[in-house]
Amino acid sequence: MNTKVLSADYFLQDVLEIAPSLIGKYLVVENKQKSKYLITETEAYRGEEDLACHASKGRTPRTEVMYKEGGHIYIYLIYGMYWMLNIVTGERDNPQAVLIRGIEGFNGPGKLTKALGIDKTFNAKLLSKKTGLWIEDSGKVYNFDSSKRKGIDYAGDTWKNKLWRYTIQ
DNA sequence: AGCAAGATCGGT
DNA sequence: CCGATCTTGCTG
Repeated sequence: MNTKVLSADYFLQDVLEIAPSLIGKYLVVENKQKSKYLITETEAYRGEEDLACHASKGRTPRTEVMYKEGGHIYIYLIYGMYWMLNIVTGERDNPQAVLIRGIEGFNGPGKLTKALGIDKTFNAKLLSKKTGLWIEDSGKVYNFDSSKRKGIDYAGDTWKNKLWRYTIQ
């Protein structure tokens, strides 16, 4: 298979470019062995003005990593049980991230992290082979659909209605 | 120090 | 629809 590791600077683009572009790319995890999973669902969270984005609270210990430059990993625990895997995007001091919501074989952001053994230890690290987590371009092009982001009813009409969830066709 | 809510999921 | 389960940020 003809794949190419995405360099960290790929993720310096805006999250609204990156989030849909990750559909059909590979999430690669290497512990003892290397596993590749096709990314099937993502969501964009964009800036302090986006009331669904954690950065809407400004800089806090938890959101600090979103202010780093694209290519960093943002992990947090939700409902006391599930680790959420996000990739920080955009320039430094421009808080954005893509939530990886689904991969082939595992639908749901909480299920995929559990299956891959991804937890808090990856937080604030860079996507890289050294970290053991990175993304590869499959070289193929996939069509995707856009829809409303899930689980953010608290964010208000403007933000909860953004079509920033991307799913593979 | 205490509290309410949460980018979820699986079972009723 | 509801509970599990615990971190986080806000309030006082």
